[in-house]
Amino acid sequence: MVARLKDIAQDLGLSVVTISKVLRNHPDIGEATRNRVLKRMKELNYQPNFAARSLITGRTWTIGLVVPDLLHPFFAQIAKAISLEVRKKGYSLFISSSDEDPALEQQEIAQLTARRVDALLIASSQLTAESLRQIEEHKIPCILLDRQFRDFESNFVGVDDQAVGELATTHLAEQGCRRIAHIRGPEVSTALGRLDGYKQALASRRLAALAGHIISIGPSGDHTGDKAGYAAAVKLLANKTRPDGIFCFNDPIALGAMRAIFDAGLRVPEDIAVVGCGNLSYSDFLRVPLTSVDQNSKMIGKIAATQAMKLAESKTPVPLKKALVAPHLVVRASSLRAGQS
Amino acid sequence: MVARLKDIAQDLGLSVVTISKVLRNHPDIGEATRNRVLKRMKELNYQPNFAARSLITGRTWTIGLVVPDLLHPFFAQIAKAISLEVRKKGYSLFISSSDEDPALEQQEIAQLTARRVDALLIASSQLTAESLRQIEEHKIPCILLDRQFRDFESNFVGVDDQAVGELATTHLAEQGCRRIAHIRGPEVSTALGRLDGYKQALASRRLAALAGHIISIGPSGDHTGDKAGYAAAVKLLANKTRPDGIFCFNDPIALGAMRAIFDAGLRVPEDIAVVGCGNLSYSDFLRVPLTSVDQNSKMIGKIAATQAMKLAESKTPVPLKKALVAPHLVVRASSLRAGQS
DNA sequence: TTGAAAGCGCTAACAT
DNA sequence: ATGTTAGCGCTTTCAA
Repeated sequence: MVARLKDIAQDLGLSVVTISKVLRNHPDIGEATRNRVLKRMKELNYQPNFAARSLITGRTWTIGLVVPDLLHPFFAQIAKAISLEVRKKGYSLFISSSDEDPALEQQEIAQLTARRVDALLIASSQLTAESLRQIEEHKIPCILLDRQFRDFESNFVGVDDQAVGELATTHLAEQGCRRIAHIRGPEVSTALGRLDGYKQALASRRLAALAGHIISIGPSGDHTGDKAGYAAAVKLLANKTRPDGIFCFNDPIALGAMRAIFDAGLRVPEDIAVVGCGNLSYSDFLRVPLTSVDQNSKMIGKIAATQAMKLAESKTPVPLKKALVAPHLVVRASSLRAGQS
Repeated sequence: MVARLKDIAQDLGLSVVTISKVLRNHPDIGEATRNRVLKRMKELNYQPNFAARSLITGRTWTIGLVVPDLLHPFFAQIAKAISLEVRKKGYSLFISSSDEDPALEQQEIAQLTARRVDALLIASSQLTAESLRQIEEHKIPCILLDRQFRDFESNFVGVDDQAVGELATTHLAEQGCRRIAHIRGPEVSTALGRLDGYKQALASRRLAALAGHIISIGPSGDHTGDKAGYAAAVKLLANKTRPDGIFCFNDPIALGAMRAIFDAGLRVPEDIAVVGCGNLSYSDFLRVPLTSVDQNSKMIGKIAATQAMKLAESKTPVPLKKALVAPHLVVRASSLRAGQS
């Protein structure tokens, strides 16, 4: 049988309230009684009933996290960082993998709001923010991760995508590339930000993207990225002026692009330098190790977790806040051709 | 304000009980009333309060999952599969990444039992089963994933590790390898099973491991595997009789081993064929694509989830059950040297 | 077919 | 410093 406050109270000839107060470190309890109670709690291995507590306090000490794909290292890293962070303060973490499916995602959000999580963290795979608006009705604090929406003001934690684009493109330029192409992602904030950074970096060096040197992959997310990257690179290589550097929206795309380059009988980085984004594990072991922009996903998770708990614990509404994490470049062989030009 | 049963009851001039019965599809409610109630529920976007419900029924409709490292693709895949599976029946999933730390793991288990999860899934990083015994006191059904313990009878879902070892070793033998080495993992069931399979496969071909051809990596888990694999392979290469094939406990180790082989000026697979385990994503893009045993982690997750929900829903104790999932070999360049011998 | 009463385990406000 | 009362939102049992 699981012990309840009532059991301890009866055992010790005290009232339930006294035990409850000891449990919550209420100050006005005598030293002697407190010790007796604590001792008995230990003996019975007492564990408070969260359901009963939540019913009164309205707090569940849970946080919800919805990601498009838990298998993706970027989201896995974020989830892991959040898990480690919230545990410190006694929160438990609901995690849901929405399988890149907007309808599923919406269903999961509904489920988590029904569970009255104290805060909700969402890396959304929605195209619009419509379904996110409903969260506001529940008055549950919500933080968007990685991807934002134009028409939806919200808390946000993610990498500075414009900086990602600038970092990658500037690096390629510094390696002597003059015809830098970009394989861009779908119409979402991350892809738009990186595209923007790419253009900025080119402009600040009085360069510009040549015709046909910005290629869009389909609406597919990340996971089939290598195939999309292959196809995109094939198109790029068909151009009259062949690029000498490619900044890819993410690493899977970059891997696919590299394969296309190899298949065309060209070399990386000598003929074409390649930079990805995501800093995939084991990049070191690739056929040609891939230079990549690291999104600092651990930091994203940590900041998001901290912010979520802060929101959960605030009595009054907190003004919206956006946290942009700085990316950094991890240089490997796929872009290293200093000395050429 | 969030709607409660009481609100609906008042609006419609009915009692709370009636509304509650409609909510749970209780049969003895008139068709007319039922429809009125359902309509009002829709209008108010009613969502039952899980805490209140749990307090009475004792069920939380939650499942807990503890893994050593959510970033590891093997566990990420399992977690994802479980997430997708339990959602179908309305469960929510607590996931906790224990960071390979037994103390942390124990703490997380305590937290989840305190939350009265309906079932607990654990991929344990403990060395002994001591801390798992306490779970039994809570009468919470528990399933171990991936790794078992000698002295602890439990439900279990994982790959057939002996088959893993046999599959890999037999394949190497069939590729013409005669001096097959093994870089084995730590003293846990998975490593022991694979070692066993390795020996079995050798024995059934009247082969045996040569002296110094079974190397143990440290107690480190998976994540620093590449470094450990490098070191182990260096030792292997220092042997008088050089192996011509290596079965590695997992993929990171195999990657490290391959690097050591390259650094020694040797070729994979011509000089030494290599097989790993785990079937890492992007294995296709490696310097030499890695042959690997796939553990069918998706299936492990799916079976575990199904079994967990069955246990959660059973009124009476269910006999312990072990499910061994069949592995399969994914052949790539690192072991393909048919025609040699 | 509907509803009244009781209570799940706990906390908040108010006595004493 | 300790206890009494009330009630969170819901389900269970039993009566009407």
